[in-house]
Amino acid sequence: MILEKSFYEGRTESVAKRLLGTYLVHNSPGGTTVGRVVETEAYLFSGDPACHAHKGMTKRNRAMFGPSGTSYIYLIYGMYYCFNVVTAAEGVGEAVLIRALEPVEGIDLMIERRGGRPDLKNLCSGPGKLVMAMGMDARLDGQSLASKRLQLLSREAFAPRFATSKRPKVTTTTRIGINKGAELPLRFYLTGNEFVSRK
DNA sequence: AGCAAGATTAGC
DNA sequence: CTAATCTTGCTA
Repeated sequence: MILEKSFYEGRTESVAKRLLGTYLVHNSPGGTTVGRVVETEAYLFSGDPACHAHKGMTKRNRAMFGPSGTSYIYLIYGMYYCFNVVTAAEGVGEAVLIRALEPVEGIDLMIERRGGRPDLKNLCSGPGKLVMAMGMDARLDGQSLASKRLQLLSREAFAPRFATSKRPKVTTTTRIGINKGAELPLRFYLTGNEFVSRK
């Protein structure tokens, strides 16, 4: 099932944890790819200087102020894109960065898009890598995650083998690659998962 | 108008 | 460890 509005209710930190184990689906003209979310980071409007929305709305972060369940995609270092899920109500400005996926479907296509290296653990183990493997780009910025093109599905919807497991065990750490707000414990990943960007 | 920094990655 | 590469946002 596509995630409903109620899924995004609560603090963004909580939603960031809740997003672990959900499935991201991208239906592109080239084919469909699916990845299981295994690593996330929360970015808060208040008290978090690393958050793009921290100083208010700009041309780049406009999508962050959209309703929960909106995609926020931006260009980083002039050459990679990062994909976020807006997790707060419209006008608030908070999001969760998806940092790693476990490849589930369309793996051949992912390998092709990532330069042909058939290394599953290296396919989506980073925010830039997973956007590349999934075939996403800036055109998806601001789009709903309940659309034909792009969807976020519940844990139960995909792979029954995970449906029986209760709440997955989650490890909390500080976020990666930031200078401001680096001490905040806002990075979450499935404990022991092999597909995270970094342990 | 000019410039430094950035939620990264691949390659040496 | 560093280059690649470019947009944003701040300073002048």
